[in-house]
Amino acid sequence: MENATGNAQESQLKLSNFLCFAIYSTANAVTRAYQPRLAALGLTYPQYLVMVVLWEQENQTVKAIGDKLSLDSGTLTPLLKRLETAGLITRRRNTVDERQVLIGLTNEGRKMRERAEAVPVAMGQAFGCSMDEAQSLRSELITMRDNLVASIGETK
Amino acid sequence: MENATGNAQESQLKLSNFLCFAIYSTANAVTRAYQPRLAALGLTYPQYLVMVVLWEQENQTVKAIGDKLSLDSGTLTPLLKRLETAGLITRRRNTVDERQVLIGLTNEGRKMRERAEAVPVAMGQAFGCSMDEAQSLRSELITMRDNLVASIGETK
DNA sequence: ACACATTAGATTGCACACAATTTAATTGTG
DNA sequence: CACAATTAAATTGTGTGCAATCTAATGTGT
Repeated sequence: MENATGNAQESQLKLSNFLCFAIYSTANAVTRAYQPRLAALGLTYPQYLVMVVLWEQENQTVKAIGDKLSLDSGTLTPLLKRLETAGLITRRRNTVDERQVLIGLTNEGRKMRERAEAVPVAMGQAFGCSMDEAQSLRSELITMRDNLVASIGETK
Repeated sequence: MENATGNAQESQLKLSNFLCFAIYSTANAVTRAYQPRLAALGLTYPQYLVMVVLWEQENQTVKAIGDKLSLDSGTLTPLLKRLETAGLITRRRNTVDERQVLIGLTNEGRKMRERAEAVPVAMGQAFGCSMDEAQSLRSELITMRDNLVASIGETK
């Protein structure tokens, strides 16, 4: 920075810039790295995340899936429709509360889980770090994410 | 491979899942957290990144900007056209090499830099971590990103 | 019971990301 | 010099993300 005065604020300004960009560009790289490994399953990375959530527990509402993935219905509704068209999930209204749509797995969707087991194994190698490093990095990111989410509320 | 395999496969499988999701969801949170702070400038987060690159150096090719942000012309061309329509940048063919498009700043785009100085300061607080933490987290992410990028090449 | 607020999803509109393809300009090689 | 290979942008098509809005169903307070 050509007009730098060397004060702390100036360098922090750049630092926070680079941290956010490190997160942003790494996230893009994650999606790109998953793509060839998910191609065999015919899934995108966000679709894969939804399937992981459903493999852990079937018959969740769109809202519940959205809470777990921090995605809203504007993102999930079309994504879920594509998974339904692909024959992997079912969508049906909850008879108890007609506002809700319950997302379930088809036999094909349930069966895909076995083939999907290989994906995280390959990705673990792609990340190229130890489990301890991954664990600590993960917890640092979650902390930061929660800080960011909290800061958004303060701007409203 | 430095990762444990065998019966540890189950936990590693989950672990790498959660790490990638931590990156993914934190990146989404970054974009959402920037949004209210960039609204005053009328910029999106990716547009802001492009402006930061141009504030550091004017008259870069689309390719050079793409290399710095890891974005291709399919993303940048429409984004740059929006910045041009907003009166912030200029686009002109390089007379030396007619394949290239040089991106410059308008006076308005140059002037926006002053107002933009407040953004990273506010975001530094939103991240809620020390400069040391941010610095180490940043370098860990960059290392992992480079590992991921390298792994993509191996799948081709 | 009834007006009002709240909630869950769907829809619309806009802006990325990125693969794949196309076009035009430049470079490398014989 | 010729011409194939390479390069830089633009274009096309698909799939997210998310704000804003809409509809329908549920909750609530008096």
